[in-house]
Amino acid sequence: MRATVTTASSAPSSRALPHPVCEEIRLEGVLHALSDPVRLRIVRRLAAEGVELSCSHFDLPVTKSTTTHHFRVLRESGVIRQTYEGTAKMNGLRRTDLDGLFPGLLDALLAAAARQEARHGVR
Amino acid sequence: MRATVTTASSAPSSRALPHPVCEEIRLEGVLHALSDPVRLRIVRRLAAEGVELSCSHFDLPVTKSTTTHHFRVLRESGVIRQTYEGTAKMNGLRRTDLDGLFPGLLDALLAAAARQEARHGVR
DNA sequence: AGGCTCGTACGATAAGCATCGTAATACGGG
DNA sequence: CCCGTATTACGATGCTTATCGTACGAGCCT
Repeated sequence: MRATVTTASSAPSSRALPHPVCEEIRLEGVLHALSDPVRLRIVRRLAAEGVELSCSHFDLPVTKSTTTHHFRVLRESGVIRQTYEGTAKMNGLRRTDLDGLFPGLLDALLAAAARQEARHGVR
Repeated sequence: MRATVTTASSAPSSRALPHPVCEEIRLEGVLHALSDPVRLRIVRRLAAEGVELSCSHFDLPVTKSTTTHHFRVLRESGVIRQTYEGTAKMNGLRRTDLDGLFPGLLDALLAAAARQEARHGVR
């Protein structure tokens, strides 16, 4: 017997994705999330595009399982927001929240990443 | 008062402390180093004091062994510079180097840390 | 309905890391 | 020359994490 998912007109799907509220976002967690090259790459791409992207739009050097893991770390640390949209899962940077919590931090991090890439070239 | 300074130019002792040069400092490494609460605390203290401090001037909730470990991580990631001065080991923030590599990043990180402490500390 | 695509859950594994205690080393002073 | 202080080195341990493969569930399309 399956759980009759009550009318649920607000949420398009029954799948719940827990996100930390702003007060729960920890700087250490954000830094740890961004200290992984794969995750930093994801965040840079999200920031560059400026829109929500589905997981499959990223060309990452890891398997799908690992990709799921990295997106979850980013979501649980408060860096991105994930929402289901049909079969796709959309990912958006929590820019407003992060800027409110740590003004200027995200921009400084993105600028630093861009600078490092410019210095070392794309490898 | 400097007493019995050893031979001025070369290393004062056989103890070598390898530091990364600027080009070797990686953003991911810096973020990883600062994602540990103990290390973030060390860096904040160094930034606040603005001068070099010996390891024993820090009151950290870990043993000496662990303290040594954290200082080494900070040094190897390029965040601090360590030099021997007699029996003491002095630690200084590599502010100039970091500002040159990633302008604004260190200040943004320190501001973010201060903001988080203000939020969670004084009510 | 049946298949297709996207993403998840669940193990499993191997590496990394924060932590500690103890023994050892370097340096300065009596 | 020995002693005390400051710090490291080494070895151990338990936890976290990055990675994978495979099997499963959820929604779209014909």
